Amino acid sequence: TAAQGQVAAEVVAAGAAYGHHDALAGQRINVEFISANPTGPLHLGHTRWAVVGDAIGRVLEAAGADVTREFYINDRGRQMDLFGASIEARALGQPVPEDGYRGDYIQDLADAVVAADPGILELEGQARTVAFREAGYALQLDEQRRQLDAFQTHFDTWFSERSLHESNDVASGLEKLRDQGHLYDADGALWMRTTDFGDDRDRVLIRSNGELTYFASDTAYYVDKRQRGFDRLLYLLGADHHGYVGRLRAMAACTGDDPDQTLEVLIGQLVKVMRGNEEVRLSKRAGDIITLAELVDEIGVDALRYSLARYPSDSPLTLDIEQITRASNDNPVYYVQYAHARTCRMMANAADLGMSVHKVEEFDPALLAHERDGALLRALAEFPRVVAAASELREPHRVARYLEDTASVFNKWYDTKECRMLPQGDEPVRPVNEARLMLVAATRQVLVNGLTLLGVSAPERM
RNA sequence: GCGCCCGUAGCUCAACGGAUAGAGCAUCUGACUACGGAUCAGAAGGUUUGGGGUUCGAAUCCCUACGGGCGCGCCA
Repeated sequence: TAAQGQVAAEVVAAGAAYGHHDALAGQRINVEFISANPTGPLHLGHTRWAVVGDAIGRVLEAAGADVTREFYINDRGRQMDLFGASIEARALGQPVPEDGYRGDYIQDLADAVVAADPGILELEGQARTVAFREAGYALQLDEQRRQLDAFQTHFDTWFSERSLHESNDVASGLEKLRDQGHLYDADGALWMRTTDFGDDRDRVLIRSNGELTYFASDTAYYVDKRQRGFDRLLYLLGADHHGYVGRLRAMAACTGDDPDQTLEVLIGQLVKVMRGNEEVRLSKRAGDIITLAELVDEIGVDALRYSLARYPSDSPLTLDIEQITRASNDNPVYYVQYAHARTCRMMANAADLGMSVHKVEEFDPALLAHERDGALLRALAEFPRVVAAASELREPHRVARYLEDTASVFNKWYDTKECRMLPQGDEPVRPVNEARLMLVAATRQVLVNGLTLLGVSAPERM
């Protein structure tokens, strides 16, 4: 019908905004999707959250939200000290500490630190260990930034756990909790009565030896984010941290918030990686980890991002490296990208014949009357609903599945002789050709918009 | 022991309680005088782990058994 055909013109008119809506307009949302020690390369687990968190951020923005993507740097505590001591030991040619870091990259860091500052070897005792720790920290954090940058994942805020303690955030966070009446002393430690809000047990904030727990940092971090004006805080946590959800929610309640309104924890299952029939085991101790950088090298940014984005993150996932790197058409990302490249070639061919969508003011939607025209138009009209569902449910994989369906419908349409867009041979350009050009332009726009939501590129040629 | 997640085609996975449970890969058969074949048309492949229940209707919700993953610190 003519009304259905009109969709093509609407998509082209809306352009990059097609699919966007304003359900979350005015909401300030913080998405914290990587929390990592700056003590080593980012690995497979971080890689899944990098993709999914980034895509969730984009989808929420498409819903009108004001989104801040945040990286939490766990730059405090015992792991950092072990990291420093490990680099120091390598630099001095001594055995690394019992629980220290053993990967080859530690030696590289040691070499780099000494090369940049030979005088560091003149230091002694604790001062030297701290110097190695700080120098290694700077280099490793930089490396993480570079890896994520190359992976097309960008953060608005890199938040240092240390900064919570250097400012008086922790103190003021605890003060807020004290005002709410949920703190108490017992056995020489300071506790939060999280059991008031459904947690299994109360949690320690300050240990009897005076040291602050990680949970204390997290509490202060939560209060800090709320004070920065965020209405809603999203946390992406790995399945190995699901036990943390109860205390996070209880902690939010202890600050006087309603966790149902302010806090949302998305638990992602772990990724298993296969190389053929062999599982690649993750063992940080042995230094045998799959890093983000290695995955990008081996698989490529687009294929890796897409492979991780097309599955719901609450289901376990098995990636076969051989399969997604082997034949290019084994991976749906190329199917979608190919369909997009094809629309670009068709539009270029049309331009060569003097056709252009800008010229088609006399576009007649009723000319798109073939059954395959209808199927494609229906698919394009579906896009806004898919984006809405993806943002409401925090499930960007719906966008990927939709793109595959739409690319398929487009390819079928393309293959239909009755729907041929270009005039053949010496035929003149007729209105029906330009109407179909409008349909192709609309398809291209939807594919671009969808791929953009997933952080995957839309090449014009392949 | 307690808690969370999961079990769908040979493999990897979809399916907001709603039509005959769908894709891709692998297997088999077709279409290359191609607006780009990284495509299209078709075949085959299922008791949705087993059992019970709720419902007009269940892969989806509840109970249970089995199988797999993860978590239960004054660790981070």
